Amino acid sequence: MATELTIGEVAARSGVATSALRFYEERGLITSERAGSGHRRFARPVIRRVAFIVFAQRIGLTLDEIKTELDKLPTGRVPSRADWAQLSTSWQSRIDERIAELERLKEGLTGCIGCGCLSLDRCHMLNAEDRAGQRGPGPRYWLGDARPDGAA
Amino acid sequence: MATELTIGEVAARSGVATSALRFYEERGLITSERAGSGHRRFARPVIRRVAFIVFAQRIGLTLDEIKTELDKLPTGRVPSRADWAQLSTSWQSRIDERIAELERLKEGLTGCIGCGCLSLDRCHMLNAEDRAGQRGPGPRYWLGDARPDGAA
DNA sequence: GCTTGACTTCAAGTGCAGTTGAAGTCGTAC
DNA sequence: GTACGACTTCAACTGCACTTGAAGTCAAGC
Repeated sequence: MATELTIGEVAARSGVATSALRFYEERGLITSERAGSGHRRFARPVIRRVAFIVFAQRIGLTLDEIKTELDKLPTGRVPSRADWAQLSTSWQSRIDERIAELERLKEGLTGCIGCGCLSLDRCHMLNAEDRAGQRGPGPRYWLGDARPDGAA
Repeated sequence: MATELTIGEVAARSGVATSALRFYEERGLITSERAGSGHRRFARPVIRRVAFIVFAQRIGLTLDEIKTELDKLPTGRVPSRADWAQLSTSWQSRIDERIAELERLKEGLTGCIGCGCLSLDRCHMLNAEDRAGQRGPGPRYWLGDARPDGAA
């Protein structure tokens, strides 16, 4: 097995479909060289990049956001342990925020929906800052977020 | 203000767009009567239903899953505090699982991606049982999930 | 030398959760 | 009596993250 990996090998090692890997490359999240045949050849560190992408998605980032993060890695050399650690650090707080929201939801579930308080005047259940709440349209504010008027 | 609410009133009180409310009705998550004019008239308890939908989405359920939950509520009478509480209970564990996954991700972020262990042989970072991992295609197993072969 | 499977590109399709727009009706306010 | 906003339906569009299919190339085994 060479130092270079085919797309099939990367797929097998990462559990990410080849179609997804091509898609990631097209979006600039990963890169590859080409063999004489025109086939992709991935450097081994791409595996860690793909792992990072998968992790980041589970945390709730979009591919665009993930690309922004990955662009912070040094180019021209293989990212070091420290490089990855630096990216990871900023995520800790992101995860903590999401956990905090879930804790609030958990409380609100019995304390708010389960009882009768849900008059929309009183509860600050949903975190307006969370990405999931800003991503795309849909239920945007419940309370705690800017509302067009003071109607309650 | 009557006991019945127009779609605009429900939207104002819930923060959910009228288009979304029509969509929810079409999908059977909420119901309405019609005024002589053909305009929708919502019973007040619909507000709590909509609140529930918003909560459930934040937790990560699809509208189909939410419908399944809502279908467990009694029909013919306004759901009681106890009815809501019963639904909510099953969610506590769901939230707990999601929190647990985030905790694992948090650890894995420094302990796994940050260091060099990410050889895909050793870490059981991603929860195979989580809905987000089963929803739609994409990165499905990393480790800990069934893989077609034993290749490492 | 030919089949088979892994690879290539490119366009179109999928699923979710809605939004947007067109064309029309309803009801209140002036 | 007419203007205006809130409502109606229906079809088509959006954004995200891919997948699928068609048509073709490449490389290895028999």
